[in-house]
Amino acid sequence: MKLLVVDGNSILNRAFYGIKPLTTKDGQFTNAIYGFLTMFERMKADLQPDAVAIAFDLKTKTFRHKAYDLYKANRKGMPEELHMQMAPLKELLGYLGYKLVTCEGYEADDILGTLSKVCSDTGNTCVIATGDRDSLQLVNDNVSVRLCKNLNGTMLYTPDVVKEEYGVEPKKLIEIKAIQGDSSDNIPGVAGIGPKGATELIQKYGDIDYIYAHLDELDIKPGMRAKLEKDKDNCYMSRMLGEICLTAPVDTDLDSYKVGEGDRAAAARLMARLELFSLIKKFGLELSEDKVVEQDVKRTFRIADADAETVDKILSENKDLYIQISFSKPQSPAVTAPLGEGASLSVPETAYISTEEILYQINSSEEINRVLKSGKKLYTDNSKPIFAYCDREGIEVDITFDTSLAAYLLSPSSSSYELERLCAAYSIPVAAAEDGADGLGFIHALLALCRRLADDIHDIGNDKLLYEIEIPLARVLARMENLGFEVDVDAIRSYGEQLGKEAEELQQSIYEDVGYEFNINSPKQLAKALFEELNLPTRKKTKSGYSTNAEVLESLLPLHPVIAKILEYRTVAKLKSTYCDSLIDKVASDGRIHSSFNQTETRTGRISSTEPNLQNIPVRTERGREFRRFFKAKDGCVLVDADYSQIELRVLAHMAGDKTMLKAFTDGVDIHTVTASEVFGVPIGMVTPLMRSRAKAVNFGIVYGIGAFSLSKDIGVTVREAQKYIDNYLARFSAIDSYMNETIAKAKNDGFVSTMLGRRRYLPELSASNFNTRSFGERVARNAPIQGTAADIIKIAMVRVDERLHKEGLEARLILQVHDELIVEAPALESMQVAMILQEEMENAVQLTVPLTADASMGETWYEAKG
DNA sequence: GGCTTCACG
DNA sequence: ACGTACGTGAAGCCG
Repeated sequence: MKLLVVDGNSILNRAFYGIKPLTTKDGQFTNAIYGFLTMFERMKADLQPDAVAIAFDLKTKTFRHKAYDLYKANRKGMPEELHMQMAPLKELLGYLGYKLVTCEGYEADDILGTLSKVCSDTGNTCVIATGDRDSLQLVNDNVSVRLCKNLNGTMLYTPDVVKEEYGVEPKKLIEIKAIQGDSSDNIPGVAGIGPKGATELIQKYGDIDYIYAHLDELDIKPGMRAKLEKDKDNCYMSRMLGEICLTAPVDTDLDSYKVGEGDRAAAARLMARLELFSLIKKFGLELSEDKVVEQDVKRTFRIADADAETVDKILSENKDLYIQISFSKPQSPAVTAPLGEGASLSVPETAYISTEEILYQINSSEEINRVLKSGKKLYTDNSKPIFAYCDREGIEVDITFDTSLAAYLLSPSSSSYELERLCAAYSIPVAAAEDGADGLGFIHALLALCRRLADDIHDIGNDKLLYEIEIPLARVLARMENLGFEVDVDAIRSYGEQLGKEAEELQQSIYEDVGYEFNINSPKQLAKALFEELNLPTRKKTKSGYSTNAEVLESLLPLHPVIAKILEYRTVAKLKSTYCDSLIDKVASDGRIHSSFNQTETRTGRISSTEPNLQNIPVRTERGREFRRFFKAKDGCVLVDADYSQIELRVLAHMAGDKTMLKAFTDGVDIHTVTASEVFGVPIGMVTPLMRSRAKAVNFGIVYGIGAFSLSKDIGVTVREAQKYIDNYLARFSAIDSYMNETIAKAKNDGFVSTMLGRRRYLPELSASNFNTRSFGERVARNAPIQGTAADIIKIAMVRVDERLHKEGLEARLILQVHDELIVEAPALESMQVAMILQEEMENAVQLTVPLTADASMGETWYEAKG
C-alpha cells in the first residue's frame, strides 16, 4: 500500500508565497487554496496513492515546543491573508474525502515522521509531500520525499538522491544540522561551522556523540575544535530541535487514510463561493444538479411543457411568476450582424416559469409574449434582455425582481451574478427533475433564491436602491442599447486613413532616427531601441523590463528628437486602432453603434460600457476630440448633452458638512479657486492660474485618497511641498479631515462603506496585514462613498428623465451616460423642453445641503453638443 | 492569458 | 519601512 502524507502547512506556505495574490471580488484571499489544491491534485495524479493523510500544525504547543518557540520567536507569524485561507482549505479537503491529521502538542513534521515510520515498519510505501527540506531525514527505502519548490516544480528524494546531494545518508542530516544549525528555524548549531564543515565532520565521524566522546583525540583543526567545545550544549539542543519525532500519538491504522466519499456537492459549492471555478473542473466536480442540502426541502420537481391552455391557467392564478428566458444568440444589438437583413435581433426561445412544484417550459414565442404582456409581477434572473426585447416589441412588462441586480447590491465585488453561481453562493438547495432531466435545477431554484435575496436586500436597507433605482434603470439601459448612437462611418473611415498615413510617416522617420526597423508597438522592442541602441537613460522599471510609458518618454523629450515622434506615433496609432478601426466594426446596419451597458460590473455602483466602450471616447486633446464629430443626431434631431458640475466635490461637501466648502458651492464660486485661496493662504483675487491648477489636483487627490508622493508627481513639486498643500488643506477644511477619519474608522469596524443611498462596498483589505493592501483599502474607503453616491444620483436622474420623456409624449430618448453626463437624442422641436427636463431631473435627483448644478447644451454632433 | 499602455470620468 | 490616488475597457505584444 502506498500512503501519501502531505505536509499541509508547508505546502500551503509554498502555494501562498509562490502564487501572486488572488482574491474573490470580495477580497477573500484564495491564492494559497488554489495553489495547494493544484499542487496536490497534480501530485495525486502522479503518484496514484492508495491512501492520503494531510497533516497540519495546531497552534498549541507543549513544553518541548515552548523551548522551540523561544528559538523561533523572531519568525514572523502567519500573515492574515494566509491565515484566512486555512479554514476554507481544511473544510474543502474534508468535503473532498481526505483525512486531516493534527496532533495536540506536535507539529506537522512529527506527524509526517510518525506515519512514515509506520509505513516502513509495516513494509508499506510512503511518499511525503512537503516544501521543507527538514523532512529529508525521514527518507529510507520505503519512504521518499517529494519536495515542492513551486506550482510546477517538484523533486523526488530517495536515499540515493539524498546521499548524492548531501554526501551522507538521510538519517545523518540530523547530525549535520545539529552542527550547522538553521537560521530560518533559529536552530543555533555550532557557531562558525557551516554546511561544508558540518558535512565533513559527519562524513568522517558519523555523529556528534562520537565527535564529543573523542573530541581530544580526533584529527580536527584547533580552531574548529574550540568552536565545537564552546557550543557543545547548543549542538545537542540543536539536534533535539532538528530531529523529527516518530512517535506522535496519531491514528496509525493506514486503512483509515483511504480516501472517503466526502461531500462533492459541498466541495463544489464552497469552490464556487471562493470563485475557484477552474478547480471545480479540475477535480471533476459539478455545480448544482441534484445537490439537495437540507433534508426537509423537496428533492425533486416536475418539468412540464406548457401549451396555450396551461399558460391560460398559469396566468389566471393570482400568483407572481418566477421566470427565466433564454434568448437566441444575439442578446443585444451591439454585436449583431446587420439589422434587418435576415439576421434579426435576439428573440426568446424558451421561457421557464417556476412554481414550488413544477417548472413549466414554454417554447412558443406567442405564448411567451402573452406571459410578458400579462402585466403580472415577474421575478427573473436577468431583466435587461427582457426589457430590451419588450421595448423592441412594444410590450409593457413589469419586472419586480432581478436576482443579478439584488446580488450585485449585496456584494458588488463578485465576478459573476449568474443564476447557477448565485444558487451555489447562497446555498440554495437545487432539486433534481423527476424525469431525470439535467440542467434545470437552478432555474427551479429561482423562486427560493428570490426570497432569500429579497430578505437580504431588505435587511441591509437597500430596498429603495433595488426597486426604485436599479431595476427601473435596467429598462432605461435596455432602451439605450436598443437605440444606439448614430455615427458617420465614412467620416470615421477617412479620418482613419489620414491617421494611418501619419502613422506610416512617423514610423519611417523613427526607423531612420533609430537606425533599424522594429515594432514600435512592442514596449520591449521600443525599450531596446531607446535604452540600448540610443543609450538614453532609463527611468522606471516594470515587471518585465524598462517602462516606456508617456511619463517616461516626456522626461526624455529634450534628449533626443525621436522621442517626440514616438509619442506622436503612439497617439496616432491608439486613435486609429481603438477609435477608428474597432468603432467601424461595431456599426450596425442601422448606421448606429449599440454599446452594451453593464450594471453589475463596477465595485462602486457606476455603470460600464463595452463593445464598444462609449465612455472613453477622446476629449482631452483636440485631435482626439475630433472623434466626437462623428457621433451625431439622426436627421431632424439634435443632441442634448447635460453634465453635472463638480458632482463628486459637492457630494463630499454634503457628506462631510464642511462649512467652507458648502459656502463656496452655495455662493457659486469656483471651487478650485476657493481651495487655492485656502491652501495657499491668499485672497480669492490673488489666486494665480498655477495656484488654481495645483489646487484642482489637490481636490482630485482628496477624492481619491491622497498621498503626497503621487500629488507631487502629478503637479511637479517636491514631496515636501505637496505634503504642505495636503496639510494646509486638511487644516483649512477640517470637517473633511474628520469625515475621512471617521469613514475609515467606521469601515474598519463594519467591514464596509456605504453611499448616501446605502449602497455598500465591502473592504476586507482593511484588515490585511500587508501595508499596501491595507492602504489601498483605506483609499477605497475614502473614495467609494463619494464616487458611489455620485453614481446613485445620476442613476436616479436617468430613471426620471426617461420617465418624463415618455410621460410628456416626447420622441426624445436617452442614448448615452458617461458617469456625470447624459446625452439625449431629440427632435429639434423638442430640444428646449428636453434641455429643461435634463437639467431639472439631474439637479433635483436628490436634495443635498449644496445645490447640484447641471449644464445642458446642444448641437448636431457630440462635439458641438458638449458645452 | 498576463502585461503594458492609454482612452475616459 | 513600506510604495505611491479612485473607477473603468480595449488593443497589441508575447510566452
